[in-house]
Amino acid sequence: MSFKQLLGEYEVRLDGKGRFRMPSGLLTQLGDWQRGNFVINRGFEKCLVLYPEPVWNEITSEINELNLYNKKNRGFARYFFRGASEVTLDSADRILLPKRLAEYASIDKDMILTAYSGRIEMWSPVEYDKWMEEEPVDFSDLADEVLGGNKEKAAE
Amino acid sequence: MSFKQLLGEYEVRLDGKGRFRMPSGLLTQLGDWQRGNFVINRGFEKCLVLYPEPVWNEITSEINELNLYNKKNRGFARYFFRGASEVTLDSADRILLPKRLAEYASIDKDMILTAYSGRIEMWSPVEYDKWMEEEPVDFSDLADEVLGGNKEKAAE
DNA sequence: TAAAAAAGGTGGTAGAAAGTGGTAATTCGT
DNA sequence: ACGAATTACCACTTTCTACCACCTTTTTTA
Repeated sequence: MSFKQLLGEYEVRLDGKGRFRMPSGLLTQLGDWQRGNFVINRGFEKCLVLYPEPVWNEITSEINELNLYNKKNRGFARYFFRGASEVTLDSADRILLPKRLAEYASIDKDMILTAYSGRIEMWSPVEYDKWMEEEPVDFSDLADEVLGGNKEKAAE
Repeated sequence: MSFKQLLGEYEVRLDGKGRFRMPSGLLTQLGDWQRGNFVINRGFEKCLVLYPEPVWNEITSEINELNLYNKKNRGFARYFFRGASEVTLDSADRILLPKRLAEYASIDKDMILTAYSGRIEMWSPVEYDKWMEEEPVDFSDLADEVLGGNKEKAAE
């Protein structure tokens, strides 16, 4: 991968046409990949996720292996790919959010970007706060499992 | 690791742009790492935590292994990484606090730095005092639980 | 069905805001 | 009082925002 693990939380604003400018902090981290392709998709939670193409390919390789004659598999694949779109940065480092996706995530004028594990999640500020204000129910258990050396229990 | 375990409590002041100068006491302890990268993140309490990059990498290496198709894992990773950003000292040994993080910790003009276990916690003076005063737990009992070999109660 | 109108998308830019770098002035400890 | 450390500024650069102009596609209407 030509870019390092992405990090950071940014607040951006959409223009009248639903575009946002990629914050320079992320541009720097993306490095050469700035001019490459991205895939934007609905997240499992009420957010959108932006993947640099190589990350997307890695993530979806497993899904693409699934046997689609299996009904469950087919359902999952369809659910996962619903609305995934390829996007690129324009000459002013902007991305146009597909309308239906923005609506799905209740993103209107302001948006929070939060990057981790090679991906960029996009949230409406309201939804983001909702998620972040309360720590996950079993957070301390998980922290113990993941960080406390209690390996067996952590789902890997 | 090229720096010794960090120690000390410092009060610093932010300039108009939200920057603070790393106290010389910490600079000395950081040694060669002064010119390296740091990661700043929200802490579990209402504070921020600054990690020298090697420390951060060690902590996050396990998190980056998690399977993010697992809902619990995803919640944990997102919560853990919320806002983590890479920062460096500028030529005058200053660090610019990301705005959203400063707000999270109610850090405005003054800030307390407290170092231990290879990391530096950053507190608003008000929150810091609150946390230190309210200490309802009998410290010696806690010490016993954590360090006294009374394992059953410690990991909670 | 064609013309007109509206909506959606692309590209660019000026002014404002935020970030960066430097340094003079002040404080602090010895 | 002196040097080191810290704080408070100022000047400059980059980034961000809010537009406008134009092109393309879709919808409406005569």
